[in-house]
Parts: sequence; structure tokens; C-alpha cells
Amino acid sequence: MADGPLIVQSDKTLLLEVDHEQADACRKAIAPFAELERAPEHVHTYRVTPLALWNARAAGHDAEQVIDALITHSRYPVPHALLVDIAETMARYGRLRLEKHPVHGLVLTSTDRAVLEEVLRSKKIQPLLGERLDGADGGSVAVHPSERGNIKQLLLKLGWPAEDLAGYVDGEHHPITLAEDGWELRSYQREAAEAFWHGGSGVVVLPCGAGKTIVGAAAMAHAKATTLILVTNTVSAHQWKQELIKRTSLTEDEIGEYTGTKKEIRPVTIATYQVMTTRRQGAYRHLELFDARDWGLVIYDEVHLLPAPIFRMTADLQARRRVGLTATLVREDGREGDVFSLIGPKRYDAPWKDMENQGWIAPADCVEVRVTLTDDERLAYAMADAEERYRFCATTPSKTRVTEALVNRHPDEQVLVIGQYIDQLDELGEHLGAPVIKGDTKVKERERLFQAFRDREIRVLVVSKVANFSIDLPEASVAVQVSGTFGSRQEEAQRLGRVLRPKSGGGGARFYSVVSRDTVDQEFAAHRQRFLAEQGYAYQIIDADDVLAGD
DNA sequence: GACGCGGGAA
DNA sequence: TCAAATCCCGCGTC
Repeated sequence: MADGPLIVQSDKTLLLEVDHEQADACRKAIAPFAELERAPEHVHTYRVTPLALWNARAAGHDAEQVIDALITHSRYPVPHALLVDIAETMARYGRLRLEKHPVHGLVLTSTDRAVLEEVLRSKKIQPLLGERLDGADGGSVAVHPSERGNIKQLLLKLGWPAEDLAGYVDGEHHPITLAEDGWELRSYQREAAEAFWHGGSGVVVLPCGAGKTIVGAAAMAHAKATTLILVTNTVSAHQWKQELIKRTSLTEDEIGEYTGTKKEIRPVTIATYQVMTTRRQGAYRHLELFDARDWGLVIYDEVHLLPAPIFRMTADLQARRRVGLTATLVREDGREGDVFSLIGPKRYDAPWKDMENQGWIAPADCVEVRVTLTDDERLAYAMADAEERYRFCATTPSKTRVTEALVNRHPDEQVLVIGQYIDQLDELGEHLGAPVIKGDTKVKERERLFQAFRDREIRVLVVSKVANFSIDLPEASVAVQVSGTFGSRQEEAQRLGRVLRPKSGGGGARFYSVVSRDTVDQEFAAHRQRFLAEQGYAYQIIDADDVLAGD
């Protein structure tokens, strides 16, 4: 295409011209194998990474499709070296395979003798290996079954990710079917569960509110086996239980909660990550849960939050079927590789914009409102310690008036004001005459306020980070974000997710992010927005003065 | 045993 | 980076 929207560079970055008429199609075409790096106004930068290429490979895309996508949308001739590199990187996945062996249990095998020799020379790999079993057309080597996870991690780091074809144990049979009354699986939920089931293990990526729990239930109905579900908090554990009772044939007494207060082990057991990672005298206290039953399926909820010890435990669970559920595969700690090798490749991914087009989530406008600091504030900002800087510019008093104006812009809608600093939120609450929900708000009080908000007795609610975790926040159609943590892309996604539930009137949602101009606040906000930009959400930028002037 | 509270961890 | 929120656990009361 002579005037395509994409510039493909030999350093593996892709520049996408956002306003080009082909930009959406292009974004969609490159999304499976490129990660968004920067997303300012006009040109977005993507990077073609090995992990993204291998995920694409595992999802059944071949190098030819990837290369075709680049050539189709590129404005200039695509550097040949890059095309060669992409083809070679993709070909690395699956060159080595882990397979079952009738005598040795597990073997690492390859038809490419040279690759096998190369990885066998690694000092870290050698201790995991047993006997050499060379055949006529290649080689293989025994691997101790308990090292199945470790060797995959190491091979990925060496750049030769193994395809794991060694299969799974069925686990203890347990009858589970989906309930049939009054609802049915949405098409994408069915596809996601099937994609996981055929892959055997891996990750399903769906937006907030798209019904990840239901995908988990569908996966359980495939496995028909005892299931261990790992979740981030007890509220989530409870919601899983309620949802499973509603959506499957499981009854209350078949589902156990394994948390701080209850230690039930049942055919389906829901445990928090935290209870699994608590230690006494250096030893994990509740490891026995993994061996308590012959689990046929392990579900990892919010896999992007999986703590490091759970990875180590998961390395020993490689013969169990595993499914990870998440809205965002990105991790701020860079452990995407561990998700890939220990949970599995991405098996299903639904772009948010596609879901929006099909009416599963509400359309949303994202607006960044830029506040200019006063001269005094600018000076104070410049003098502030590095640690104090973000707090200072994120909580500037000017934001209060702007927030109030934004809230008043939508007099007939339910509005959430979301922020990070309690002082700021208290002040906003007072100013807006709205209740504040924060960490030390009692659960009873939270529920009372949520209910009043649902009943429209309260129109505006100010919430702290509790909004990032607690799932049972009622729906709103407008959210105003006044501060957030540095660069947490998943935080932004969670917060936008709060307003994405389809509206009864069919209307759209509005997400405002109030940001101090020319400060680290603006930088942080830009970083948080990256994930949503990748999903096709563009931020319109407006000036706070225009808001105050009533537009 | 069902709570509520406060300390510690990460 | 810090601040904030979470959860677990042990302790008390009833």
C-alpha cells in the first residue's frame, strides 16, 4: 500500500499514524504480534517482540500472515532483514518439543540436532536432564517429569521456547455441567473455553465485565474434574462461588473456600493467592492444598497479578490442565515470560473494540483534562523532593474545581470519582457533598453506599484504590480519575472497566482523567493510557479552562 | 464458633 | 518511589 498508516523500521518498532483511515484495520492486524510502547497524540509506537511472536505462533498464526500484515499496511518497503528475523524468531517456537515417552516418562526432542545440542550445552539445563536417546532423524533426551516447568522457563530464556505436547492427567472425575435455565454462553465465551480446552493450558484475555468467571465455568464443564481456583481476594472468592452455583450444576456443598477463616477442601475449591503464599519459618504453610486432591483443572483468576511464589508452585503442576484469566496480559514486573512458560500461551483474546461493536460492552469516550499549575504551584513543584513530586502535582488544588465542573457536566448521570490519595479524596468528597469509600470504610458501610448509589439516592461517589480490587462496584456511566499509580496500565483498564457495562438506555460511557500539565502527572497518565490505546481507545485532550468556562 | 480488632507482610 | 489496600493470623469477647 503506497500510503498505508504504518512505518516499519528495522529496529523492530512499528509507527502507526493514528488518524489514518486505515489505522483501525492496521491496529487489529498487528495486535497479535506487536506490543504498544508509546501512545502520544499522532503516532503510536509498537514493538515486535519475540514473546508476542511466539504467542501468535502458538495461536496458529504463521510467519507468512505476520509478514503479510506488515507489507499490507506499510507505507514504505518493509526492511528485508526484519522479515527474515520475524520468520526465524517464529520458527524457534516448537523446534523443541516436550513429549511423553513410554519408558522415560518425559523427553525433550527435536528434529533439529543442532538446536538440541545448543541448549544441552547450557549449564542450567544440564542438571534437569537424564539419558540421551538419539534416533536416526534427530535427537531426544529424557527430562525428569518434575522439571517440566523449570525446563520450559529456561528454554524460553535461551530463546528456544518448547512446545509442550506431553499432555495432562485427567485428575479426579467430577460431574460438572452448565446450568440450562434462562441463559446461554455468549459466542466468545464458548470460543474462549474451547480454545483453552484444545490447547490444554494457557491464558484467556477478556475485558472487565465480559464474564471471565463464566469462561472458567465453561472450562470446568469441559474438564468435568475436580478444580482448584486461585483468586486475588475473598470478595472474588465469594463471587466465584455464587456464580458457579448459578451457572453450573454444582451445589453449595461441592464448593469449598480455602481462605484465612475457612479451610474447606471440596471437589471445587477456591483459594486466595495470599493464603497459598503465607509462610511460617520460611516454609509455605498451605502447600498441601495442591496435593489434597487429584485436581483435574487449575484456574488462575487475574493471572496478571499472580505472585512470584505461585509461579514456583505452578512449575510443579505442569501435568495439570491450567487456565489463566485476565483483562490485560501485561505485567508491570516483566514476568510475561513466566506466564507464557508456566501457565501457557495466550489461547484467546477479544479486542475491546470488537466487544463494543457487538454490544457486549458500552462504547466509551476517554478524555484527558489538562490543568495548568499556577506560578506558585510550579515553583513549589520544581523545589519538591523527587518522592514528593508526583503526590504534589497529582493532588494540586486546581483539580478540585475542575472535577466539580466535570461532575456538573453530567447532572443526570451516576458519577464515580476515583483517586489515589486519601487526603485528596476526603477533600473532594467534602467539596462535592459526596460520600467517600476508602480502605478503612467498613464492609457494611460500603455495601450501604453502593446500594444507595444503585438506587440513585446517591449520584456521586468518591472511591480510593478499593475500586481497583473490589468487583462489586455498581455501574456508573461517568468516571473522573484524579490520580493514579505510576504507569499501571492494568489500573487504568480496571478503572475504565467500571463504566463499560452496557447501559440500559444504550448510551455511552465517559472516562475523564484529570492531569497536571507539564509534570510527572502527565507522564504517569500517558503511561497508564498505553494499554487502552492498544485496545483502540483514543484520548481526546482538552484544557481545564474550557471545562471551567462551561465549554 | 462467630464476630471484631490490630499487627505484620509484601 | 511512596501510599494505600488487602489478607492472614492471633487475640479477645460473647
